[in-house]
Amino acid sequence: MDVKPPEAALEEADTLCQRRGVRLTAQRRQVLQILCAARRPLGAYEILEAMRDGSRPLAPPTVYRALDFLLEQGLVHKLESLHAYVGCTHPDHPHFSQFLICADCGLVTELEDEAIAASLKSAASETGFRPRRRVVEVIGTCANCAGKATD
Amino acid sequence: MDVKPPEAALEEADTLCQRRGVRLTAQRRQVLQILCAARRPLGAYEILEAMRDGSRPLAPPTVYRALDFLLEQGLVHKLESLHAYVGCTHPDHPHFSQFLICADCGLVTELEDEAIAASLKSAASETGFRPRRRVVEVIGTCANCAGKATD
DNA sequence: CGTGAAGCGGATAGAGTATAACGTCTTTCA
DNA sequence: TGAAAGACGTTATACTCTATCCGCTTCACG
Ligand SMILES: [Zn+2]
Ligand SMILES: [Zn+2]
Ligand SMILES: [Zn+2]
Ligand SMILES: [Zn+2]
Repeated sequence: MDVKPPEAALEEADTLCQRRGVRLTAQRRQVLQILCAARRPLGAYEILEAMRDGSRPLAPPTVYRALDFLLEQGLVHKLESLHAYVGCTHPDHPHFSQFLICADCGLVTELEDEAIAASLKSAASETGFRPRRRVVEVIGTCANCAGKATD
Repeated sequence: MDVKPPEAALEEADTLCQRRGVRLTAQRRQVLQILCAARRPLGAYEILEAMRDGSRPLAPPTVYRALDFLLEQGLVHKLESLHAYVGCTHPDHPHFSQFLICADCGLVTELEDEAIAASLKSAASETGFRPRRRVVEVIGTCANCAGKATD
Protein backbone atom coordinates (compact mmCIF):
# COMPACT_ATOMS: atom_id res chain seq x y z
CA MET A 1 0.00 0.00 0.00
CA ASP A 2 1.36 3.38 -0.92
CA VAL A 3 -0.55 5.31 1.70
CA LYS A 4 1.33 8.41 2.72
CA PRO A 5 2.06 8.78 6.40
CA PRO A 6 0.03 11.59 7.99
CA GLU A 7 3.13 13.69 8.62
CA ALA A 8 3.92 13.87 4.92
CA ALA A 9 0.40 14.93 4.06
CA LEU A 10 0.54 17.66 6.69
CA GLU A 11 3.84 19.01 5.43
CA GLU A 12 2.48 19.04 1.92
CA ALA A 13 -0.53 20.97 3.18
CA ASP A 14 1.78 23.46 4.90
CA THR A 15 3.62 24.08 1.66
CA LEU A 16 0.46 24.41 -0.40
CA CYS A 17 -1.19 26.87 1.96
CA GLN A 18 1.93 28.98 2.21
CA ARG A 19 2.19 29.11 -1.56
CA ARG A 20 -1.47 30.12 -1.82
CA GLY A 21 -1.23 32.78 0.83
CA VAL A 22 -3.83 31.19 3.09
CA ARG A 23 -3.36 30.28 6.71
CA LEU A 24 -3.29 26.69 7.85
CA THR A 25 -3.83 27.56 11.49
CA ALA A 26 -3.14 25.17 14.34
CA GLN A 27 -6.78 24.25 14.58
CA ARG A 28 -7.22 23.61 10.87
CA ARG A 29 -4.03 21.64 10.87
CA GLN A 30 -5.27 19.56 13.75
CA VAL A 31 -8.47 18.67 11.91
CA LEU A 32 -6.46 17.66 8.87
CA GLN A 33 -4.13 15.62 11.04
CA ILE A 34 -7.03 13.81 12.67
CA LEU A 35 -8.53 13.01 9.28
CA CYS A 36 -5.25 11.79 7.84
CA ALA A 37 -4.45 9.68 10.87
CA ALA A 38 -7.85 8.01 10.80
CA ARG A 39 -7.94 5.13 8.35
CA ARG A 40 -11.58 5.81 7.59
CA PRO A 41 -13.97 8.71 6.97
CA LEU A 42 -14.95 10.64 10.08
CA GLY A 43 -18.13 12.51 10.88
CA ALA A 44 -17.89 16.09 12.06
CA TYR A 45 -18.71 15.11 15.60
CA GLU A 46 -16.12 12.37 15.61
CA ILE A 47 -13.53 14.95 14.62
CA LEU A 48 -14.84 17.24 17.31
CA GLU A 49 -14.48 14.46 19.84
CA ALA A 50 -10.93 13.78 18.72
CA MET A 51 -10.07 17.46 19.06
CA ARG A 52 -11.09 17.52 22.67
CA ASP A 53 -7.85 16.56 24.38
CA GLY A 54 -9.82 16.32 27.58
CA SER A 55 -9.19 19.98 28.11
CA ARG A 56 -11.15 22.47 26.05
CA PRO A 57 -14.87 22.39 25.44
CA LEU A 58 -15.46 22.62 21.73
CA ALA A 59 -18.62 23.44 19.81
CA PRO A 60 -19.71 22.31 16.32
CA PRO A 61 -18.93 25.58 14.51
CA THR A 62 -15.30 25.10 15.35
CA VAL A 63 -14.95 21.91 13.39
CA TYR A 64 -17.25 23.02 10.59
CA ARG A 65 -15.25 26.18 10.06
CA ALA A 66 -12.06 24.20 9.82
CA LEU A 67 -13.71 21.74 7.45
CA ASP A 68 -14.98 24.57 5.25
CA PHE A 69 -11.47 25.87 4.90
CA LEU A 70 -9.97 22.46 4.19
CA LEU A 71 -12.69 21.69 1.64
CA GLU A 72 -12.12 24.98 -0.15
CA GLN A 73 -8.41 24.30 -0.31
CA GLY A 74 -9.03 20.80 -1.60
CA LEU A 75 -7.23 19.24 1.33
CA VAL A 76 -10.19 17.14 2.34
CA HIS A 77 -13.26 15.76 0.60
CA LYS A 78 -16.77 15.23 1.82
CA LEU A 79 -18.47 11.91 1.25
CA GLU A 80 -22.08 12.87 0.73
CA SER A 81 -23.45 9.39 1.07
CA LEU A 82 -21.84 9.01 4.50
CA HIS A 83 -21.97 12.55 5.82
CA ALA A 84 -18.31 12.12 6.53
CA TYR A 85 -14.96 13.57 5.60
CA VAL A 86 -11.65 12.16 4.36
CA GLY A 87 -8.24 13.64 3.76
CA CYS A 88 -7.37 14.05 0.09
CA THR A 89 -4.68 11.72 -1.14
CA HIS A 90 -3.26 14.11 -3.72
CA PRO A 91 -4.09 17.71 -2.86
CA ASP A 92 -1.28 19.19 -4.92
CA HIS A 93 -3.41 19.73 -7.99
CA PRO A 94 -7.06 20.63 -8.49
CA HIS A 95 -9.10 17.58 -9.32
CA PHE A 96 -12.45 15.95 -9.18
CA SER A 97 -12.28 12.49 -7.80
CA GLN A 98 -14.41 9.44 -7.33
CA PHE A 99 -14.74 7.29 -4.25
CA LEU A 100 -15.04 3.58 -3.71
CA ILE A 101 -16.55 3.05 -0.28
CA CYS A 102 -16.53 -0.37 1.35
CA ALA A 103 -19.72 -0.85 3.33
CA ASP A 104 -18.12 -3.67 5.31
CA CYS A 105 -14.81 -2.29 6.53
CA GLY A 106 -15.21 1.41 5.83
CA LEU A 107 -12.21 1.56 3.50
CA VAL A 108 -12.39 4.49 1.12
CA THR A 109 -10.38 4.64 -2.10
CA GLU A 110 -10.04 7.94 -3.92
CA LEU A 111 -9.81 7.57 -7.67
CA GLU A 112 -9.04 10.10 -10.33
CA ASP A 113 -10.30 8.26 -13.35
CA GLU A 114 -10.07 9.96 -16.71
CA ALA A 115 -12.70 7.79 -18.34
CA ILE A 116 -15.28 8.59 -15.70
CA ALA A 117 -14.49 12.28 -15.92
CA ALA A 118 -14.78 12.19 -19.70
CA SER A 119 -18.06 10.30 -19.76
CA LEU A 120 -19.58 12.66 -17.22
CA LYS A 121 -18.41 15.67 -19.14
CA SER A 122 -19.78 14.29 -22.37
CA ALA A 123 -23.16 13.41 -20.85
CA ALA A 124 -23.48 16.88 -19.36
CA SER A 125 -22.49 18.74 -22.49
CA GLU A 126 -25.04 16.83 -24.55
CA THR A 127 -27.77 18.66 -22.66
CA GLY A 128 -25.96 21.97 -22.42
CA PHE A 129 -25.40 21.49 -18.71
CA ARG A 130 -22.42 23.24 -17.13
CA PRO A 131 -20.95 21.14 -14.34
CA ARG A 132 -19.54 22.82 -11.28
CA ARG A 133 -19.34 20.14 -8.65
CA ARG A 134 -19.34 16.40 -9.11
CA VAL A 135 -20.33 13.77 -6.59
CA VAL A 136 -19.33 10.25 -7.57
CA GLU A 137 -19.46 7.63 -4.84
CA VAL A 138 -19.69 3.89 -5.29
CA ILE A 139 -20.76 1.94 -2.25
CA GLY A 140 -19.99 -1.77 -2.21
CA THR A 141 -17.47 -4.32 -1.03
CA CYS A 142 -13.72 -3.87 -1.33
CA ALA A 143 -11.48 -6.59 -2.70
CA ASN A 144 -10.23 -7.48 0.74
CA CYS A 145 -13.68 -7.91 2.25
CA ALA A 146 -14.98 -9.72 -0.83
CA GLY A 147 -12.07 -12.14 -0.55
CA LYS A 148 -12.81 -12.91 3.08
CA ALA A 149 -16.48 -13.46 2.35
CA THR A 150 -15.86 -16.03 -0.37
CA ASP A 151 -13.16 -17.92 1.52
CA MET B 1 -40.65 18.13 -22.90
CA ASP B 2 -41.66 14.52 -22.53
CA VAL B 3 -42.39 14.67 -18.84
CA LYS B 4 -44.99 12.14 -17.86
CA PRO B 5 -48.04 13.45 -16.05
CA PRO B 6 -48.13 12.35 -12.41
CA GLU B 7 -51.20 10.15 -12.98
CA ALA B 8 -49.37 8.03 -15.52
CA ALA B 9 -46.44 7.54 -13.18
CA LEU B 10 -48.79 6.48 -10.39
CA GLU B 11 -50.60 3.97 -12.53
CA GLU B 12 -47.30 2.54 -13.65
CA ALA B 13 -46.29 2.23 -10.00
CA ASP B 14 -49.55 0.43 -9.24
CA THR B 15 -48.89 -2.08 -11.97
CA LEU B 16 -45.28 -2.63 -10.94
CA CYS B 17 -46.07 -3.16 -7.29
CA GLN B 18 -48.90 -5.54 -8.06
CA ARG B 19 -46.64 -7.55 -10.32
CA ARG B 20 -43.97 -7.68 -7.60
CA GLY B 21 -46.39 -8.65 -4.90
CA VAL B 22 -45.68 -5.63 -2.74
CA ARG B 23 -48.22 -3.19 -1.40
CA LEU B 24 -48.39 0.36 -2.65
CA THR B 25 -50.56 1.53 0.20
CA ALA B 26 -52.52 4.76 0.15
CA GLN B 27 -49.87 6.51 2.17
CA ARG B 28 -46.98 5.33 0.02
CA ARG B 29 -48.94 6.23 -3.05
CA GLN B 30 -49.56 9.69 -1.65
CA VAL B 31 -45.85 10.26 -1.08
CA LEU B 32 -45.12 9.17 -4.63
CA GLN B 33 -47.87 11.42 -5.93
CA ILE B 34 -46.49 14.40 -4.06
CA LEU B 35 -43.02 13.74 -5.42
CA CYS B 36 -44.23 13.31 -8.97
CA ALA B 37 -46.43 16.40 -8.86
CA ALA B 38 -43.58 18.54 -7.56
CA ARG B 39 -41.35 19.76 -10.34
CA ARG B 40 -38.35 19.66 -8.09
CA PRO B 41 -36.73 17.49 -5.41
CA LEU B 42 -38.44 17.62 -2.04
CA GLY B 43 -37.01 17.19 1.43
CA ALA B 44 -38.62 14.67 3.75
CA TYR B 45 -40.16 17.40 5.86
CA GLU B 46 -41.56 19.14 2.80
CA ILE B 47 -43.28 15.90 1.86
CA LEU B 48 -44.52 15.58 5.40
CA GLU B 49 -45.96 19.07 5.21
CA ALA B 50 -47.67 18.28 1.92
CA MET B 51 -49.19 15.14 3.43
CA ARG B 52 -50.86 17.05 6.20
CA ASP B 53 -54.21 17.92 4.63
CA GLY B 54 -54.86 20.09 7.63
CA SER B 55 -56.31 17.09 9.36
CA ARG B 56 -53.98 14.44 10.70
CA PRO B 57 -50.87 15.08 12.73
CA LEU B 58 -48.00 13.27 11.06
CA ALA B 59 -44.58 12.42 12.41
CA PRO B 60 -41.27 11.97 10.56
CA PRO B 61 -41.17 8.16 10.68
CA THR B 62 -44.31 8.10 8.58
CA VAL B 63 -42.70 9.76 5.60
CA TYR B 64 -39.36 8.02 6.06
CA ARG B 65 -41.04 4.63 6.06
CA ALA B 66 -42.86 5.42 2.88
CA LEU B 67 -39.64 6.71 1.32
CA ASP B 68 -37.78 3.55 2.35
CA PHE B 69 -40.36 1.49 0.53
CA LEU B 70 -40.35 3.64 -2.57
CA LEU B 71 -36.55 3.68 -2.67
CA GLU B 72 -36.40 -0.11 -2.38
CA GLN B 73 -38.87 -0.46 -5.21
CA GLY B 74 -36.91 1.99 -7.33
CA LEU B 75 -39.88 4.33 -7.61
CA VAL B 76 -38.01 7.28 -6.19
CA HIS B 77 -34.37 8.28 -5.90
CA LYS B 78 -32.53 10.11 -3.19
CA LEU B 79 -30.28 13.00 -4.10
CA GLU B 80 -27.52 12.73 -1.54
CA SER B 81 -26.06 16.14 -2.23
CA LEU B 82 -29.42 17.81 -1.55
CA HIS B 83 -30.89 15.55 1.12
CA ALA B 84 -33.93 15.41 -1.11
CA TYR B 85 -36.02 12.95 -3.07
CA VAL B 86 -37.35 12.77 -6.63
CA GLY B 87 -39.72 10.46 -8.44
CA CYS B 88 -38.01 8.12 -10.88
CA THR B 89 -38.69 8.88 -14.51
CA HIS B 90 -38.49 5.27 -15.68
CA PRO B 91 -39.13 2.87 -12.82
CA ASP B 92 -40.14 -0.03 -15.05
CA HIS B 93 -36.67 -1.54 -15.15
CA PRO B 94 -33.87 -1.74 -12.58
CA HIS B 95 -31.25 0.86 -13.28
CA PHE B 96 -28.61 3.05 -11.85
CA SER B 97 -28.94 6.61 -12.93
CA GLN B 98 -27.07 9.86 -12.80
CA PHE B 99 -28.41 13.26 -11.96
CA LEU B 100 -27.77 16.71 -13.35
CA ILE B 101 -28.83 19.20 -10.71
CA CYS B 102 -29.19 22.87 -11.56
CA ALA B 103 -28.07 24.97 -8.62
CA ASP B 104 -29.94 27.98 -10.01
CA CYS B 105 -33.45 26.73 -10.78
CA GLY B 106 -33.47 23.36 -9.03
CA LEU B 107 -34.15 21.41 -12.20
CA VAL B 108 -33.06 17.79 -11.92
CA THR B 109 -32.44 15.61 -14.94
CA GLU B 110 -32.17 11.87 -14.51
CA LEU B 111 -29.80 10.25 -16.97
CA GLU B 112 -29.14 6.62 -17.69
CA ASP B 113 -25.84 6.91 -19.47
CA GLU B 114 -24.16 3.74 -20.62
CA ALA B 115 -20.72 5.30 -20.93
CA ILE B 116 -20.76 6.51 -17.34
CA ALA B 117 -21.97 3.15 -16.11
CA ALA B 118 -19.29 1.38 -18.07
CA SER B 119 -16.45 3.62 -16.91
CA LEU B 120 -17.53 3.26 -13.29
CA LYS B 121 -17.76 -0.48 -13.60
CA SER B 122 -14.36 -0.67 -15.20
CA ALA B 123 -12.73 1.54 -12.59
CA ALA B 124 -14.23 -0.53 -9.79
CA SER B 125 -13.30 -3.89 -11.24
CA GLU B 126 -9.68 -2.80 -11.66
CA THR B 127 -9.36 -2.79 -7.91
CA GLY B 128 -11.56 -5.81 -7.30
CA PHE B 129 -14.28 -3.64 -5.84
CA ARG B 130 -17.85 -4.92 -6.02
CA PRO B 131 -20.29 -2.08 -6.50
CA ARG B 132 -23.68 -2.20 -4.85
CA ARG B 133 -24.95 1.33 -4.88
CA ARG B 134 -23.82 4.23 -7.05
CA VAL B 135 -24.22 7.90 -6.33
CA VAL B 136 -23.52 10.13 -9.31
CA GLU B 137 -24.68 13.71 -9.04
CA VAL B 138 -23.42 16.65 -11.04
CA ILE B 139 -24.24 20.06 -9.63
CA GLY B 140 -24.06 23.00 -12.00
CA THR B 141 -26.12 25.17 -14.30
CA CYS B 142 -28.73 23.83 -16.68
CA ALA B 143 -28.87 24.92 -20.32
CA ASN B 144 -31.85 27.13 -19.67
CA CYS B 145 -30.26 29.01 -16.79
CA ALA B 146 -26.90 29.23 -18.57
CA GLY B 147 -28.69 30.78 -21.54
CA LYS B 148 -30.39 33.40 -19.40
CA ALA B 149 -27.15 34.27 -17.66
CA THR B 150 -25.26 34.94 -20.88
CA ASP B 151 -28.05 36.92 -22.53
C1' DC C 1 2.73 54.25 18.71
C1' DG C 2 -2.79 54.56 17.68
C1' DT C 3 -6.40 52.92 15.00
C1' DG C 4 -9.32 50.47 12.06
C1' DA C 5 -10.17 46.50 9.00
C1' DA C 6 -9.97 41.65 8.34
C1' DG C 7 -9.58 37.09 9.77
C1' DC C 8 -9.97 33.62 13.27
C1' DG C 9 -12.33 31.41 16.80
C1' DG C 10 -15.36 30.83 21.36
C1' DA C 11 -20.15 30.33 22.64
C1' DT C 12 -25.25 29.85 22.44
C1' DA C 13 -29.07 28.64 20.11
C1' DG C 14 -31.69 26.48 16.77
C1' DA C 15 -32.95 24.54 12.10
C1' DG C 16 -33.05 20.52 9.39
C1' DT C 17 -32.36 15.40 8.74
C1' DA C 18 -33.05 10.83 10.38
C1' DT C 19 -33.80 6.82 13.52
C1' DA C 20 -34.96 3.99 17.85
C1' DA C 21 -38.40 1.93 20.34
C1' DC C 22 -42.87 0.52 21.47
C1' DG C 23 -47.66 -0.33 20.78
C1' DT C 24 -51.74 -1.06 17.89
C1' DC C 25 -54.26 -2.21 14.01
C1' DT C 26 -54.69 -4.59 9.45
C1' DT C 27 -53.74 -7.97 6.11
C1' DT C 28 -52.52 -12.47 4.86
C1' DC C 29 -52.76 -17.14 4.92
C1' DA C 30 -52.92 -21.69 6.94
C1' DT D 1 -60.42 -18.51 13.57
C1' DG D 2 -55.86 -17.84 15.03
C1' DA D 3 -51.05 -16.84 14.28
C1' DA D 4 -47.55 -14.25 11.87
C1' DA D 5 -46.12 -10.51 9.24
C1' DG D 6 -46.63 -6.03 7.75
C1' DA D 7 -48.04 -1.27 8.11
C1' DC D 8 -48.73 2.64 10.80
C1' DG D 9 -49.23 6.01 15.03
C1' DT D 10 -46.58 8.08 18.66
C1' DT D 11 -42.91 9.75 21.50
C1' DA D 12 -38.51 10.72 22.09
C1' DT D 13 -34.01 11.48 20.67
C1' DA D 14 -29.72 11.36 17.95
C1' DC D 15 -27.19 13.38 14.36
C1' DT D 16 -25.85 17.05 10.93
C1' DC D 17 -25.30 21.69 10.04
C1' DT D 18 -25.96 26.91 10.28
C1' DA D 19 -27.00 31.63 12.17
C1' DT D 20 -25.52 34.96 15.12
C1' DC D 21 -23.05 37.55 18.34
C1' DC D 22 -18.92 38.71 20.50
C1' DG D 23 -14.00 38.97 21.61
C1' DC D 24 -9.20 38.31 20.22
C1' DT D 25 -5.18 38.65 17.21
C1' DT D 26 -2.81 40.40 13.29
C1' DC D 27 -1.36 43.71 10.34
C1' DA D 28 -1.36 47.69 7.31
C1' DC D 29 -1.46 52.57 7.37
C1' DG D 30 -1.04 57.20 9.11
ZN1 LIG E 1 -8.59 14.45 -3.67
ZN1 LIG F 1 -13.80 -3.72 2.92
ZN1 LIG G 1 -34.74 6.21 -12.02
ZN1 LIG H 1 -31.51 25.87 -14.21
